[in-house]
Amino acid sequence: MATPDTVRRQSPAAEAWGLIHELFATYGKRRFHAVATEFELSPPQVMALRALDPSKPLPMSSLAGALHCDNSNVTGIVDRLEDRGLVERHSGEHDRRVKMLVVTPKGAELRAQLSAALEHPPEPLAKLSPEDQRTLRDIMRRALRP
Amino acid sequence: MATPDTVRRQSPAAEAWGLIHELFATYGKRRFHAVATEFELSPPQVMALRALDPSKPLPMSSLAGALHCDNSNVTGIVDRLEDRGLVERHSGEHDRRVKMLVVTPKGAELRAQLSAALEHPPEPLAKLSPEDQRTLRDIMRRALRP
DNA sequence: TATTGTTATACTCTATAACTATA
DNA sequence: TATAGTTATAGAGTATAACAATA
Repeated sequence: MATPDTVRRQSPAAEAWGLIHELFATYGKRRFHAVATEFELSPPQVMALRALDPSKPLPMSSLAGALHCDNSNVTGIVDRLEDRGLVERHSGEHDRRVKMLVVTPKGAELRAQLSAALEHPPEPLAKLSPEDQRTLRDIMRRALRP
Repeated sequence: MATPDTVRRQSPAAEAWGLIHELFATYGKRRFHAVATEFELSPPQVMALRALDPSKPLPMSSLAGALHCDNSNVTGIVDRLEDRGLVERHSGEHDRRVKMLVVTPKGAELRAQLSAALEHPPEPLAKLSPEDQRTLRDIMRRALRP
């Protein structure tokens, strides 16, 4: 990515956000793509599998919400996951229009492998001092788990 | 996104990385998409425009590297940016195989607007205490600007 | 012979709108 | 009438391979 064009004063939060963006663009995106390729999944398929909870079936529309996309997109993504035996569509019990997505045992295992592969922090974080790592974790917890 | 399936002990850096991932998936991705739509650009087109430096022409192949994709993909992305008058292809001076990408004044202005729109930190960061914001910024600087 | 960028191909993703089957 | 999911369609992104021009 190019150097910021405006080297003017930014708020600390804005600068931190920019750096997080950079970390993600440089390391997160590449790693995500590499892992998806390794398991022969497309990035949206990986996001879908990660958004599903193996212990709690989810309606198609909720998955669409989690992926920030239209219901119609989810049809194709789930089709391909179902073709590979990773998820199944079960008719809803209360409302027969709804289809609940169930992660198969095979899907749950693959999902765990994905999580393990994506969990390792990228080099810039791994090289921080243990104290910085703990502080970073604590601040991120306060931000997202207030 | 579903709750982490393995609620086991993680290293602080791994947990921080997971939280950063979550922040990005929940806020960054949506914001990015909204800004792209606002300016009638696709996400890859926004990434391309942001990867270009208005003051320093870049070869097509370098842009492909910055976007982590194949050269052949860049052809189409740049075609569409060029159709909108945001960038131009200039033949390289030293090696006539190379095409240098130049951001037009119109492209530079749009690029600045994109940056401004994407700069504002999402709510979870904005709501941190000023001290936490500074600490977060300092740690991210140490991680990425050692 | 190797490299830059383009073209060709096939597949996936995305948004929109029209459709179905339920409610 | 309204909603969940599908289908149809068009445009865009992606990887691979083959190609032209240049080195």
